[in-house]
Amino acid sequence: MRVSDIIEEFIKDLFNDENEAIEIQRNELAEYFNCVPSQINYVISTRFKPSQGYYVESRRGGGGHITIRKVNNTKEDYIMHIINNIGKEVTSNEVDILISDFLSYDIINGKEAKLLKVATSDNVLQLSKDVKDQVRARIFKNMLINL
Amino acid sequence: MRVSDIIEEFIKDLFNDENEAIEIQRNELAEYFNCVPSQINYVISTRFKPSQGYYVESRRGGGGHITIRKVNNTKEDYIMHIINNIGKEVTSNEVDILISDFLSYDIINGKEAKLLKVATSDNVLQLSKDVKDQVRARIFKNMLINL
DNA sequence: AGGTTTAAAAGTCAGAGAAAGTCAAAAAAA
DNA sequence: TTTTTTTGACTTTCTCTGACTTTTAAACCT
Repeated sequence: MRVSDIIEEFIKDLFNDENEAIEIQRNELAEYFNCVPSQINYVISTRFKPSQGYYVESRRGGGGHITIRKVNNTKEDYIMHIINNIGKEVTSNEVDILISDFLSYDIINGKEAKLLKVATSDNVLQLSKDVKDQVRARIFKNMLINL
Repeated sequence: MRVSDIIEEFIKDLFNDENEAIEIQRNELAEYFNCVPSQINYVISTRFKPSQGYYVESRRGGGGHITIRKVNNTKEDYIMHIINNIGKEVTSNEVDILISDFLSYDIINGKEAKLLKVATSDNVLQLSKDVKDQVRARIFKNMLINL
Protein backbone atom coordinates (compact mmCIF):
# COMPACT_ATOMS: atom_id res chain seq x y z
CA MET A 1 0.00 0.00 0.00
CA ARG A 2 1.30 3.40 -0.85
CA VAL A 3 2.13 6.14 1.60
CA SER A 4 -0.52 8.49 0.27
CA ASP A 5 -3.21 5.90 0.97
CA ILE A 6 -1.95 5.35 4.49
CA ILE A 7 -1.95 9.06 5.21
CA GLU A 8 -5.42 9.41 3.73
CA GLU A 9 -6.71 6.65 5.97
CA PHE A 10 -4.99 8.09 9.01
CA ILE A 11 -6.63 11.45 8.45
CA LYS A 12 -10.04 9.93 7.85
CA ASP A 13 -9.74 7.99 11.08
CA LEU A 14 -9.35 11.25 12.94
CA PHE A 15 -12.92 12.06 11.98
CA ASN A 16 -14.17 9.26 14.14
CA ASP A 17 -16.73 10.24 16.71
CA GLU A 18 -19.00 12.88 15.30
CA ASN A 19 -16.31 15.55 15.13
CA GLU A 20 -16.88 17.22 11.81
CA ALA A 21 -13.59 19.10 11.72
CA ILE A 22 -10.08 17.96 12.49
CA GLU A 23 -6.79 19.78 12.73
CA ILE A 24 -3.37 18.56 11.71
CA GLN A 25 0.13 19.98 11.55
CA ARG A 26 1.76 19.40 8.25
CA ASN A 27 5.36 19.01 9.36
CA GLU A 28 4.50 16.86 12.34
CA LEU A 29 2.48 14.50 10.19
CA ALA A 30 5.19 14.36 7.54
CA GLU A 31 7.75 13.41 10.14
CA TYR A 32 5.44 10.75 11.56
CA PHE A 33 5.07 9.15 8.13
CA ASN A 34 8.66 9.74 7.08
CA CYS A 35 7.81 11.73 4.01
CA VAL A 36 8.38 15.24 2.79
CA PRO A 37 5.88 17.82 4.01
CA SER A 38 4.60 18.55 0.55
CA GLN A 39 3.30 15.03 0.32
CA ILE A 40 0.71 16.01 2.88
CA ASN A 41 -0.40 18.70 0.46
CA TYR A 42 -0.56 16.12 -2.27
CA VAL A 43 -2.77 13.84 -0.21
CA ILE A 44 -5.05 16.69 0.72
CA SER A 45 -5.41 18.01 -2.78
CA THR A 46 -6.15 14.61 -4.28
CA ARG A 47 -8.28 13.05 -1.52
CA PHE A 48 -9.96 15.85 0.33
CA LYS A 49 -11.42 17.90 -2.47
CA PRO A 50 -14.75 19.66 -2.11
CA SER A 51 -16.21 17.23 -4.62
CA GLN A 52 -15.28 14.53 -2.15
CA GLY A 53 -17.11 16.26 0.65
CA TYR A 54 -14.27 18.03 2.40
CA TYR A 55 -13.36 21.66 2.88
CA VAL A 56 -9.83 22.66 3.84
CA GLU A 57 -8.48 25.77 5.53
CA SER A 58 -5.04 26.50 6.92
CA ARG A 59 -2.83 29.02 8.65
CA ARG A 60 0.87 29.45 8.20
CA GLY A 61 3.39 30.84 10.66
CA GLY A 62 4.14 29.77 14.22
CA GLY A 63 1.53 27.41 15.55
CA GLY A 64 0.05 27.09 12.10
CA HIS A 65 -2.12 24.15 11.13
CA ILE A 66 -4.46 22.65 8.58
CA THR A 67 -8.15 22.26 9.29
CA ILE A 68 -10.19 19.75 7.34
CA ARG A 69 -13.93 19.96 7.49
CA LYS A 70 -16.46 17.41 6.33
CA VAL A 71 -19.24 19.13 4.45
CA ASN A 72 -21.23 16.56 2.57
CA ASN A 73 -24.44 18.57 2.88
CA THR A 74 -24.55 19.96 -0.60
CA LYS A 75 -25.99 16.83 -2.16
CA GLU A 76 -28.77 16.43 0.37
CA ASP A 77 -29.54 20.13 0.20
CA TYR A 78 -29.89 19.99 -3.54
CA ILE A 79 -32.16 17.00 -3.44
CA MET A 80 -34.31 18.51 -0.71
CA HIS A 81 -34.66 21.63 -2.77
CA ILE A 82 -35.88 19.62 -5.73
CA ILE A 83 -38.30 17.63 -3.61
CA ASN A 84 -39.81 20.76 -2.18
CA ASN A 85 -40.37 22.13 -5.64
CA ILE A 86 -42.21 19.13 -6.98
CA GLY A 87 -45.92 19.57 -6.49
CA LYS A 88 -48.61 16.94 -6.02
CA GLU A 89 -48.23 15.82 -9.62
CA VAL A 90 -45.35 15.38 -11.98
CA THR A 91 -45.18 14.24 -15.58
CA SER A 92 -42.87 11.67 -17.06
CA ASN A 93 -41.12 14.40 -19.02
CA GLU A 94 -40.41 16.50 -15.98
CA VAL A 95 -38.97 13.48 -14.22
CA ASP A 96 -36.72 12.76 -17.18
CA ILE A 97 -35.29 16.24 -17.11
CA LEU A 98 -34.62 16.09 -13.39
CA ILE A 99 -32.96 12.69 -13.68
CA SER A 100 -30.59 13.88 -16.36
CA ASP A 101 -29.76 16.92 -14.23
CA PHE A 102 -28.95 14.64 -11.31
CA LEU A 103 -26.73 12.56 -13.53
CA SER A 104 -24.80 15.50 -14.89
CA TYR A 105 -24.29 16.88 -11.38
CA ASP A 106 -23.08 13.45 -10.23
CA ILE A 107 -25.77 13.23 -7.61
CA ILE A 108 -26.86 9.79 -8.73
CA ASN A 109 -25.20 7.03 -10.71
CA GLY A 110 -26.45 5.27 -13.81
CA LYS A 111 -28.10 2.45 -11.95
CA GLU A 112 -29.99 4.76 -9.65
CA ALA A 113 -31.10 6.76 -12.67
CA LYS A 114 -32.52 3.63 -14.26
CA LEU A 115 -34.36 2.68 -11.08
CA LEU A 116 -35.90 6.12 -10.74
CA LYS A 117 -36.84 6.13 -14.38
CA VAL A 118 -38.47 2.75 -14.47
CA ALA A 119 -40.36 3.11 -11.20
CA THR A 120 -41.99 6.28 -12.47
CA SER A 121 -42.52 5.45 -16.12
CA ASP A 122 -45.90 5.58 -17.84
CA ASN A 123 -45.67 1.99 -19.00
CA VAL A 124 -45.14 0.66 -15.54
CA LEU A 125 -47.75 2.74 -13.78
CA GLN A 126 -50.54 2.29 -16.33
CA LEU A 127 -53.06 4.51 -14.57
CA SER A 128 -55.31 7.31 -15.72
CA LYS A 129 -53.49 10.59 -16.37
CA ASP A 130 -54.36 12.42 -13.12
CA VAL A 131 -53.84 9.54 -10.75
CA LYS A 132 -50.70 8.55 -12.60
CA ASP A 133 -49.01 11.94 -12.22
CA GLN A 134 -49.90 11.99 -8.54
CA VAL A 135 -48.62 8.50 -7.84
CA ARG A 136 -45.50 9.31 -9.85
CA ALA A 137 -44.86 12.41 -7.77
CA ARG A 138 -45.13 10.42 -4.56
CA ILE A 139 -42.89 7.61 -5.79
CA PHE A 140 -40.30 9.99 -7.17
CA LYS A 141 -40.11 12.19 -4.09
CA ASN A 142 -39.92 9.27 -1.73
CA MET A 143 -37.24 7.57 -3.74
CA LEU A 144 -35.21 10.77 -3.81
CA ILE A 145 -35.36 11.03 -0.05
CA ASN A 146 -33.80 7.60 0.12
CA LEU A 147 -30.87 8.30 -2.11
CA MET B 1 1.06 -24.79 -23.72
CA ARG B 2 1.25 -21.14 -24.44
CA VAL B 3 2.20 -18.48 -21.95
CA SER B 4 -1.13 -16.70 -22.12
CA ASP B 5 -2.91 -19.85 -21.04
CA ILE B 6 -0.53 -20.38 -18.16
CA ILE B 7 -1.01 -16.83 -16.97
CA GLU B 8 -4.76 -17.19 -17.30
CA GLU B 9 -4.71 -20.32 -15.18
CA PHE B 10 -2.42 -18.74 -12.61
CA ILE B 11 -4.75 -15.80 -12.19
CA LYS B 12 -7.81 -18.00 -11.95
CA ASP B 13 -6.12 -20.03 -9.24
CA LEU B 14 -5.79 -16.89 -7.16
CA PHE B 15 -9.56 -16.87 -6.88
CA ASN B 16 -9.48 -19.94 -4.73
CA ASP B 17 -11.51 -19.85 -1.56
CA GLU B 18 -14.45 -17.52 -1.90
CA ASN B 19 -12.37 -14.43 -2.44
CA GLU B 20 -14.25 -12.66 -5.17
CA ALA B 21 -11.60 -10.10 -5.99
CA ILE B 22 -7.87 -10.47 -6.49
CA GLU B 23 -5.12 -7.96 -7.01
CA ILE B 24 -2.05 -8.30 -9.19
CA GLN B 25 0.85 -6.12 -10.20
CA ARG B 26 1.41 -6.13 -13.88
CA ASN B 27 5.19 -5.78 -13.93
CA GLU B 28 5.73 -8.27 -11.14
CA LEU B 29 3.62 -10.88 -12.88
CA ALA B 30 5.33 -10.24 -16.19
CA GLU B 31 8.70 -10.75 -14.61
CA TYR B 32 7.52 -13.95 -12.94
CA PHE B 33 6.41 -15.36 -16.28
CA ASN B 34 9.28 -13.89 -18.24
CA CYS B 35 7.14 -11.99 -20.63
CA VAL B 36 6.60 -8.35 -21.51
CA PRO B 37 4.17 -6.48 -19.28
CA SER B 38 1.74 -5.81 -22.07
CA GLN B 39 1.12 -9.53 -22.38
CA ILE B 40 -0.67 -9.32 -19.05
CA ASN B 41 -2.97 -6.80 -20.68
CA TYR B 42 -3.51 -9.19 -23.52
CA VAL B 43 -4.45 -12.03 -21.19
CA ILE B 44 -6.82 -9.81 -19.27
CA SER B 45 -8.51 -8.37 -22.31
CA THR B 46 -9.02 -11.76 -23.93
CA ARG B 47 -9.79 -13.94 -20.90
CA PHE B 48 -11.29 -11.72 -18.25
CA LYS B 49 -13.96 -9.87 -20.17
CA PRO B 50 -17.26 -8.92 -18.56
CA SER B 51 -18.97 -11.42 -20.83
CA GLN B 52 -16.82 -14.05 -19.18
CA GLY B 53 -17.91 -12.97 -15.74
CA TYR B 54 -15.07 -10.72 -14.71
CA TYR B 55 -14.76 -7.05 -14.04
CA VAL B 56 -11.39 -5.31 -14.10
CA GLU B 57 -10.21 -2.07 -12.52
CA SER B 58 -6.72 -0.64 -12.18
CA ARG B 59 -4.62 2.23 -10.93
CA ARG B 60 -1.44 3.55 -12.44
CA GLY B 61 1.44 5.27 -10.71
CA GLY B 62 3.55 4.18 -7.77
CA GLY B 63 1.97 1.27 -5.97
CA GLY B 64 -0.45 0.80 -8.82
CA HIS B 65 -2.18 -2.51 -9.41
CA ILE B 66 -4.87 -4.37 -11.29
CA THR B 67 -7.97 -5.65 -9.54
CA ILE B 68 -10.00 -8.44 -11.09
CA ARG B 69 -13.45 -9.08 -9.76
CA LYS B 70 -15.62 -12.11 -10.36
CA VAL B 71 -19.19 -11.13 -10.96
CA ASN B 72 -21.54 -14.01 -10.59
CA ASN B 73 -24.25 -14.19 -13.17
CA THR B 74 -26.19 -16.40 -10.79
CA LYS B 75 -27.42 -13.06 -9.52
CA GLU B 76 -29.30 -12.33 -12.73
CA ASP B 77 -30.59 -15.87 -12.84
CA TYR B 78 -31.94 -15.60 -9.34
CA ILE B 79 -33.62 -12.29 -10.02
CA MET B 80 -35.16 -13.55 -13.25
CA HIS B 81 -36.51 -16.52 -11.40
CA ILE B 82 -38.14 -14.29 -8.80
CA ILE B 83 -39.61 -12.01 -11.46
CA ASN B 84 -41.16 -14.93 -13.25
CA ASN B 85 -42.75 -16.10 -10.06
CA ILE B 86 -44.40 -12.82 -9.18
CA GLY B 87 -47.90 -12.71 -10.57
CA LYS B 88 -49.96 -9.75 -11.72
CA GLU B 89 -50.34 -8.56 -8.14
CA VAL B 90 -48.10 -8.49 -5.12
CA THR B 91 -48.69 -7.28 -1.58
CA SER B 92 -46.48 -5.04 0.48
CA ASN B 93 -45.70 -7.95 2.79
CA GLU B 94 -44.59 -10.22 0.01
CA VAL B 95 -42.31 -7.50 -1.31
CA ASP B 96 -40.80 -7.03 2.14
CA ILE B 97 -39.94 -10.68 2.39
CA LEU B 98 -38.35 -10.75 -1.03
CA ILE B 99 -36.31 -7.65 -0.29
CA SER B 100 -34.91 -9.09 2.89
CA ASP B 101 -34.05 -12.28 1.02
CA PHE B 102 -32.19 -10.24 -1.58
CA LEU B 103 -30.31 -8.45 1.15
CA SER B 104 -29.26 -11.60 2.93
CA TYR B 105 -28.10 -13.15 -0.32
CA ASP B 106 -26.15 -9.98 -1.13
CA ILE B 107 -28.05 -9.47 -4.34
CA ILE B 108 -28.81 -5.86 -3.54
CA ASN B 109 -27.28 -3.31 -1.19
CA GLY B 110 -28.96 -1.31 1.53
CA LYS B 111 -29.67 1.67 -0.63
CA GLU B 112 -31.26 -0.38 -3.36
CA ALA B 113 -33.37 -2.11 -0.74
CA LYS B 114 -34.65 1.23 0.48
CA LEU B 115 -35.44 2.37 -3.04
CA LEU B 116 -37.36 -0.80 -3.83
CA LYS B 117 -39.17 -0.59 -0.54
CA VAL B 118 -40.23 2.99 -0.78
CA ALA B 119 -41.27 2.87 -4.43
CA THR B 120 -43.66 0.02 -3.69
CA SER B 121 -44.96 1.01 -0.29
CA ASP B 122 -48.66 1.42 0.52
CA ASN B 123 -48.16 4.97 1.74
CA VAL B 124 -46.61 6.10 -1.48
CA LEU B 125 -48.98 4.36 -3.85
CA GLN B 126 -52.23 5.29 -2.06
CA LEU B 127 -54.51 3.42 -4.41
CA SER B 128 -57.38 1.02 -3.92
CA LYS B 129 -56.30 -2.47 -2.88
CA ASP B 130 -56.53 -4.24 -6.26
CA VAL B 131 -55.03 -1.51 -8.40
CA LYS B 132 -52.35 -0.95 -5.79
CA ASP B 133 -51.14 -4.54 -5.79
CA GLN B 134 -51.07 -4.56 -9.56
CA VAL B 135 -49.13 -1.31 -9.87
CA ARG B 136 -46.81 -2.54 -7.16
CA ALA B 137 -46.12 -5.74 -9.04
CA ARG B 138 -45.27 -3.82 -12.18
CA ILE B 139 -43.01 -1.34 -10.42
CA PHE B 140 -41.25 -4.05 -8.44
CA LYS B 141 -40.60 -6.33 -11.39
CA ASN B 142 -39.39 -3.53 -13.59
CA MET B 143 -37.05 -2.21 -10.96
CA LEU B 144 -35.64 -5.68 -10.40
CA ILE B 145 -34.85 -6.03 -14.07
CA ASN B 146 -32.82 -2.86 -13.85
CA LEU B 147 -30.66 -3.89 -10.94
C1' DA C 1 3.34 49.84 23.63
C1' DG C 2 4.50 49.79 18.84
C1' DG C 3 7.24 48.70 15.21
C1' DT C 4 10.88 45.41 13.34
C1' DT C 5 13.17 41.13 12.81
C1' DT C 6 13.25 36.22 13.04
C1' DA C 7 11.75 31.78 12.84
C1' DA C 8 8.15 28.62 12.30
C1' DA C 9 4.92 27.14 9.91
C1' DA C 10 2.24 26.11 5.30
C1' DG C 11 2.09 26.58 -0.14
C1' DT C 12 3.74 25.92 -4.96
C1' DC C 13 5.52 23.79 -8.79
C1' DA C 14 8.21 21.31 -11.73
C1' DG C 15 10.75 17.20 -12.35
C1' DA C 16 11.83 12.37 -11.33
C1' DG C 17 10.00 7.87 -10.65
C1' DA C 18 6.65 4.12 -10.71
C1' DA C 19 3.21 1.94 -12.31
C1' DA C 20 -0.38 0.65 -16.03
C1' DG C 21 -2.32 1.36 -21.07
C1' DT C 22 -2.12 1.38 -26.22
C1' DC C 23 -1.25 -0.08 -30.64
C1' DA C 24 0.78 -1.96 -34.45
C1' DA C 25 4.05 -5.09 -36.25
C1' DA C 26 6.26 -9.61 -36.02
C1' DA C 27 5.74 -14.44 -35.00
C1' DA C 28 3.29 -18.57 -34.23
C1' DA C 29 -0.65 -21.48 -34.49
C1' DA C 30 -4.81 -23.10 -36.57
C1' DT D 1 -4.56 -17.77 -45.29
C1' DT D 2 -6.61 -16.23 -41.18
C1' DT D 3 -6.61 -15.89 -36.40
C1' DT D 4 -4.29 -15.68 -32.15
C1' DT D 5 -0.20 -14.69 -29.49
C1' DT D 6 3.98 -12.26 -28.45
C1' DT D 7 6.81 -8.23 -28.37
C1' DG D 8 8.37 -3.56 -27.63
C1' DA D 9 8.31 1.33 -28.36
C1' DC D 10 5.70 5.02 -26.86
C1' DT D 11 1.93 7.24 -23.91
C1' DT D 12 -0.76 8.35 -19.89
C1' DT D 13 -1.70 8.53 -15.11
C1' DC D 14 -0.48 8.80 -10.45
C1' DT D 15 2.97 9.37 -6.68
C1' DC D 16 6.96 11.20 -4.44
C1' DT D 17 10.57 14.68 -3.70
C1' DG D 18 12.94 18.95 -2.93
C1' DA D 19 14.07 23.61 -3.80
C1' DC D 20 12.04 27.85 -3.36
C1' DT D 21 8.13 31.13 -1.86
C1' DT D 22 4.69 33.14 1.14
C1' DT D 23 2.42 33.97 5.40
C1' DT D 24 2.15 34.85 10.25
C1' DA D 25 3.02 34.24 15.15
C1' DA D 26 6.49 35.13 18.41
C1' DA D 27 10.53 37.37 19.95
C1' DC D 28 13.17 41.33 20.12
C1' DC D 29 14.08 45.80 20.19
C1' DT D 30 13.92 50.79 21.28
